[in-house]
Amino acid sequence: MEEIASRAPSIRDVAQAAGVSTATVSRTLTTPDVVSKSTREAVFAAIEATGYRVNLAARNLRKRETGAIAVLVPNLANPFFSRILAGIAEVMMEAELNVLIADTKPTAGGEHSFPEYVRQNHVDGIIVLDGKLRHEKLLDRGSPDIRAPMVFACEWIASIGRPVVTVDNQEASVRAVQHLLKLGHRKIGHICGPQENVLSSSRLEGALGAMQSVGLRMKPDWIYPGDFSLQSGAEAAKQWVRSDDRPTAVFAACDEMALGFMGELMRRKVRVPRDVSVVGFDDLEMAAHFVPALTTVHQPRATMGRAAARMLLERMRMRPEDRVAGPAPRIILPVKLAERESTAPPPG
Amino acid sequence: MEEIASRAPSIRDVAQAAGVSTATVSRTLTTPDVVSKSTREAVFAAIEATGYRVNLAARNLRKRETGAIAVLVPNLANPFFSRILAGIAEVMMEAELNVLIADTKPTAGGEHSFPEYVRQNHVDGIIVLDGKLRHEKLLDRGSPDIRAPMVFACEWIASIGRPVVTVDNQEASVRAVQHLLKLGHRKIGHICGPQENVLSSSRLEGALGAMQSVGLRMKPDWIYPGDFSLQSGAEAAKQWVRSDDRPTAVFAACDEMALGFMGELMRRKVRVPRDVSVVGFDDLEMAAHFVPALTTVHQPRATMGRAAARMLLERMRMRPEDRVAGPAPRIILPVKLAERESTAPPPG
DNA sequence: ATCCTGCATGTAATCGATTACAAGATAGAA
DNA sequence: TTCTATCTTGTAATCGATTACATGCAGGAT
Repeated sequence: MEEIASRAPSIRDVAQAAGVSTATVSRTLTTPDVVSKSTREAVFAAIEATGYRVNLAARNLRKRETGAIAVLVPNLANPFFSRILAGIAEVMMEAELNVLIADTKPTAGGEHSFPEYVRQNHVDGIIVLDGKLRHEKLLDRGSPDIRAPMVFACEWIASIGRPVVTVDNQEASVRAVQHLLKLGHRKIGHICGPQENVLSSSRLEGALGAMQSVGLRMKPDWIYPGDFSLQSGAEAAKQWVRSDDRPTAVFAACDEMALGFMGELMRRKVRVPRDVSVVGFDDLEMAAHFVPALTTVHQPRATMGRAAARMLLERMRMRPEDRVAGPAPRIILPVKLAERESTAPPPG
Repeated sequence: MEEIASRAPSIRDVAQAAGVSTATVSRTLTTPDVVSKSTREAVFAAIEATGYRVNLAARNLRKRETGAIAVLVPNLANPFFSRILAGIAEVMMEAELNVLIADTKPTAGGEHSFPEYVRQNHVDGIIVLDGKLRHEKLLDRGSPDIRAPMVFACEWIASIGRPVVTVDNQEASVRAVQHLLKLGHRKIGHICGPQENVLSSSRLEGALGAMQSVGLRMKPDWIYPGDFSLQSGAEAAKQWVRSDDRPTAVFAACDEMALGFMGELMRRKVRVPRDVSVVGFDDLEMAAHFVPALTTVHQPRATMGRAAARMLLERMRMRPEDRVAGPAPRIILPVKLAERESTAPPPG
């Protein structure tokens, strides 16, 4: 017996059905304690009867809010980000904010795509997981005081002073390399992340630093280029195989590359960890299921997402002028090394 | 020299700056051809000068639209969905619609979460990738004619007559099993997807049917329960190892389970494909990089996402009364079997 | 000169919810 | 009884953009 309505019921329909004014209906919804019990019940009954749903566009227009936050992800296809997103979504759902997810992966044109709703301030806040976006794009969003607050997570852009939630990439890399050193490796290589990425450089620096502090150097040949993809890990493996003077252990800047590296090696009958040890970074689900299971730096991905979300909520509650005052906060989450089967003492 | 404004510039500010009415500004933005060249230029200059951005809440309120569509994903952490999302995002960005992504994975409470913005008709359309949602939730969104159109992709709910974009899961499974039969396998097992899932049942049926059509049966012991996770694939492997009468080939309902299965087997010194052949379903990136590379049914994921998005756009343009008339369209995309290293003739 | 046509623009109503302010009702105090 | 305090409710302005309708003007036809 569903009634056919030409348009969705509005607050006026509810008001009429309950025999009150629209103001009372609105108050019943937003501040129930200021209306009398009897009217409250009448209004709720009318809402039930009419099937009324608040029109968010109208509410947002009036309240000068949008009720949504945006998350900019460098590459949705990379499983690394999904857990972080889940953490963000969890917190934001509780705060009754919608989450818009945008993949900023460069399109055919080569330019990083950038949704209009971010540029046009159509969100109340922004979480950026992409450290490669162009500065202007992120900052060209009107004058600072009407700009939606922004926080970085995982990656960040050093020249933009905004809060960051991340792990100590350098320290984590030091620990990964120290693990290899402790096993007796002296010839250690590194598969890098994409250039001009803060993660790539700090992980490389950490690795180099750990070597240096025990008086070792990393041969330039052992520093393989990469872009965080399985494919680039496989490329590094081909390069490793071709070489005369091979590292006995390789630390990859992410698990995907580590897995791609191991896969290609094993396909060429190189055994891990007997012939070469491999350490990754991230601890994807797959890392523990691969054979051999990958020794890797565990990142608390869901925790990072939740922390970034909470940080953003806090910034959204601040007055705009307070946001720019003082240094941007920085949350560094702890990491641990998950020691599994892909590392062992060097051969010979 | 950025000017400090207490609020974002509105269309009135632009109108004032350009010396025209708000109507003219609006027309310049939406139908530039009806305003004269000179005013058009003046308005654009004023927009530039004021840093004006359309207020979407106001526009949507007036136009009775929301400018967004929602995608309901069963589990964002599963890499299978990311490519589909990328396909959807690509088409929707072109159509200037925002994409809201919601993970419907059951929360601690056990109930599938369901964002308010879907329930409350705060989107112009919905793409559902989750076939396990409760019917009422999807349909309890007001009377049919004011309801946002909905299409299913990949998974669907048989009792809800809405357009579907998918592959022929049954046929694909038949082909996967035929491949094993052709190699000489007679004892073939299957790792199932979660119960009460259309994909699980049609893939199982396809497998059983292929066996049956050559006069073979699948022993109940060879039908392993699963839930599309790596872990459940590993569990199946433990079961396989324990058994006396083992299948010589196993067809898994998804790649994650196939990889989890192979990983656990190899960890127990069972060799793939020498001791047992494995076929997956989906063709994740990882499938080709695993060792051995996984033979699997390739799903055109990005294509599926794009097709679903275009289908939804089409439905959004239809008049509501036309949407309910006639049967819901159904797009079946072709699949192909990617034959790789995880399958070989049975041992002995 | 007069009228008509068509283009460019302005006026003002509208979308649906929120909220400052006013006003009415009720109860208790003096 | 009268006045005040408190609680509840209604009136109407407002948020910012869109658009139906009205108006004004230029140029051509008669």
